[in-house]
Amino acid sequence: MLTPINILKKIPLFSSLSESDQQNLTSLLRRKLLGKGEHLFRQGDEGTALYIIVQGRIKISLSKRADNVTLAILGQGEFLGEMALLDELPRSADAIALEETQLYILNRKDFLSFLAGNTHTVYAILNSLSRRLRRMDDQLAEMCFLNLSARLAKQLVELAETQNPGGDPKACDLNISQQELGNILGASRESINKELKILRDKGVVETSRNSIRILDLEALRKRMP
Amino acid sequence: MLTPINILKKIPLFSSLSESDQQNLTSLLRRKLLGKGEHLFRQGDEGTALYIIVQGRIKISLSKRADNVTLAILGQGEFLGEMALLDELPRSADAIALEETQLYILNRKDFLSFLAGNTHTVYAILNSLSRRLRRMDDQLAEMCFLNLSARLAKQLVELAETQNPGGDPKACDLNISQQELGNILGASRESINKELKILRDKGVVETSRNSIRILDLEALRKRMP
DNA sequence: TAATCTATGTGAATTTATTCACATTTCCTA
DNA sequence: TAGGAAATGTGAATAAATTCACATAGATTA
Repeated sequence: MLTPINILKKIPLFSSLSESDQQNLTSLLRRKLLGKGEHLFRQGDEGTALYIIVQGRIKISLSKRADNVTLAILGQGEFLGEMALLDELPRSADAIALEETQLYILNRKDFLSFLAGNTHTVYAILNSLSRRLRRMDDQLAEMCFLNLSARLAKQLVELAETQNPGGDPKACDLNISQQELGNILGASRESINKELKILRDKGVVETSRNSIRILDLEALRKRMP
Repeated sequence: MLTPINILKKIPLFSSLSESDQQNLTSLLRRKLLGKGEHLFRQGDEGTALYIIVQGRIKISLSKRADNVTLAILGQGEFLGEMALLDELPRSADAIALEETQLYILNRKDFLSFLAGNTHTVYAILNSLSRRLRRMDDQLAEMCFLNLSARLAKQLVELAETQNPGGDPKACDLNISQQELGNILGASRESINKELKILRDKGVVETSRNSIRILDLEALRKRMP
């Protein structure tokens, strides 16, 4: 069930909180609905809230660049805008709903006053941010030193795991266009297509419009060193 | 003068503390000296301390990879190992002294007990981590979408600005080898050399052993879109 | 349902960066 | 100060990915 408290438990930033802290935090949440293609916020906007995705998908992108860079596509249980809670800087990217999306909102003020009474939460957050920094160090190194074939394999595995947390080894459909994959991986649409052809010829994936079906997740794992 | 308190004032994480808080923190610091080439810590080590660089330079790198990736080169007034204070995970990279280096050490236990009495410091840290995350988002996008020429220009400008905070428009020497620049930018030593030749031919830089002299910072800025 | 739009598939030419193979230069030290 | 190690400089061959130029397929709507 997607109760607020169950949503909180899935968020690394909050999952280590005690049950009662989670209940308190839950009482501060408000709801919001977004239609497909609607902006949640734009680069440069003042940011004063954290959003938690209850249902649907949000794309984080830098549209100001000539190349349209996609930083992330977030789904159910993931959250965004958390940096606005921790510093006073404007939004560093755009956030757009890829489909009809339902969110919880947590305001900066509410969050900070919650923090003031929860030392434990503060340490949980420091811990969580620290892990994210470690992870980004890794990602940076990978972007830099892996070729497209390896990066694509890695991205597909990652998408499969987030869309299919059970770790089901069976077939799994990813709802993403080849253009979007290119935006995420910093590659052209055509290059993505050519890499997918190689995977298709080996029977690792099947492709169709706006969708990639993963047939052999293990084979993908072997391609990401 | 490089007294402990003057060092603290230069660190974004601590510069906003009151004079008395800075004095308290200073009393927790110990000294350490490292010779050129000496390891401060290695990937996988248990991490229990934060280090502040008083004098010298420390390289953070991932030597386990086939390609030797350099994540950062830190200098006077910068700090490292802070993630070990915030989570319990082992060191995620190697830290090596590039030259004779003098450090202050702040132990995890001491730091955490200091934090317990300094809410203000906690927020300063959250703020600082948040900014670093934003910066890494940018870096990731750049790595991905800028070509070597632009990335090199950007890196040179960045190095010039950190080594020369006054923003002096005059000539500026960077003490770094071409191999090291390659490790930072995810490029081969030869490619760096060829890009530098282009800049040299245009009179933008001069090169010599372990050193790049920037003659025209503005020209570099124009090359990084 | 025909027209249109969006997404995918593919080959050829081109660009970008790497690898390889040496020559040269600079620094350090035995 | 002679000899070796480390860093730089450069050309040629190779590999990786992009760009360009279409063809085809699937969805949407007028």
